Amino acid sequence: MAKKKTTVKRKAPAATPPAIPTLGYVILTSLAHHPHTGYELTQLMGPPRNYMWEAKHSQVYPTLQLLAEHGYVTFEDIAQESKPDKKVYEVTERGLEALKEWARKGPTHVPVRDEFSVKMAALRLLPPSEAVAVLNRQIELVEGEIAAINLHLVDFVDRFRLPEPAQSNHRQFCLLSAIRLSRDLKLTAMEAYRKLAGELSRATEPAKASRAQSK
Amino acid sequence: MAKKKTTVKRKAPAATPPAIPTLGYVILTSLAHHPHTGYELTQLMGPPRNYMWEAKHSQVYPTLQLLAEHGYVTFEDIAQESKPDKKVYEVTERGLEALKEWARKGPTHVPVRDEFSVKMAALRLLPPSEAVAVLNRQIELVEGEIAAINLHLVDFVDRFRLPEPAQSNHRQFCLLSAIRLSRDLKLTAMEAYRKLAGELSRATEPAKASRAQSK
DNA sequence: ACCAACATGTAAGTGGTTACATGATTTC
DNA sequence: GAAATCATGTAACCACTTACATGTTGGT
Repeated sequence: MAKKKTTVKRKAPAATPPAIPTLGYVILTSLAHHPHTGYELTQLMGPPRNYMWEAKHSQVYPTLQLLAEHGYVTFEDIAQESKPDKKVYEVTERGLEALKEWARKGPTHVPVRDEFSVKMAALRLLPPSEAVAVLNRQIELVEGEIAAINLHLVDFVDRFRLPEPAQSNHRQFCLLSAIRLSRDLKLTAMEAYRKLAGELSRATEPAKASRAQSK
Repeated sequence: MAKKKTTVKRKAPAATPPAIPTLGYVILTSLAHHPHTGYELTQLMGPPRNYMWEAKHSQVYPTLQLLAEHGYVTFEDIAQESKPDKKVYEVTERGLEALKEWARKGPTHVPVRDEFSVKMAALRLLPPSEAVAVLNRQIELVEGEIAAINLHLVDFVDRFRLPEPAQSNHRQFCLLSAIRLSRDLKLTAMEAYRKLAGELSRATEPAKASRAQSK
């Protein structure tokens, strides 16, 4: 019957430092660049600018509250005329330290969960012409996203290449590289979609051609 | 004050067809290829073979139950000597239909949530030497993953290039493309990490060099 | 004696989405 | 007068992780 060690000890109080979810670090990374409101952060993490991490406002606001409770950020209430009031958040020293610590420790496992790749594998069950149609629709979608990122990149490069003395420039490389990477990942995916669409078309068109002859 | 339409109507019974979560379609895609046990599916979705979608056994088993309840899969209990009993799952006609329908409809939004890309952006806060160290550790990790996928790809290509009459071959292209894509995405990421590490090194080494001169 | 592989589950908790809720101001 | 932008929140639910739980066989 065995020992049945149903101890249910689970989770020592552990006090502080309290765990920050990844979204918290995403927010801290943005705030380390510049103070923002929850609304602005939500926009940075929603289409079309969700390059590295996306989130809805309903997740952003509570996370900001959590960060504030633990002293990682502070905020200031700003009353505005002709617009609703807002809270502008800023990183604290403590928040910066936590962010740096997080950045240092690794390696970082990025869970793979790509619905369209699964769909690609499933496309073998459809007639090739339908599969090609699905791929083409996806290509269109990704093309648009890539175009948007490219626009933003042009903007970005312009803004920081002009006034800076090469020294402080290299600090921006990190963000620039991350944005470029998000674009390149989409490009890689798009090429794969194109290639598969091409192969599936080539596999069917000869058949069509011979049927056309017998007609 | 306002109208306060706190109706709380929420969710008509809607009867069937019941919603399948994405993991359900992932499982159906695997089963459409070949019958599997929950244990095998878990291995297909865990390291080192989590190419498109990863999941733990604690999520796989309940999802299989759900699929079975709704008639998308059936299973057979297999008693084994010298090993625990197991349940081998198979897709039903209904499951295949649902899978095809899912594959057809799109486009598919793939949420972007790449923790390491965020970290890349945050690396600007660290001294370049530390940032390079973080990047190098990540590069090592991804290199290993890529090597593993390449091994699998060699295997895969061998197996289906030999016995097939070119006709049925092209059905495998879809799966093959998806696996290749997962590798290429990792390659793209790795290149970006390498490039940034290079740039950060170049930005610091001149400084080191000039300090070495004055020494 | 211990660990790895085989095999299947459940419970508790966190992370994330969708929908509910409110309200001012500007633009069509 | 309708929709879009600015602005902030909460509630319910679904997806996913971590930990609990159990048991067999075979290798070191």
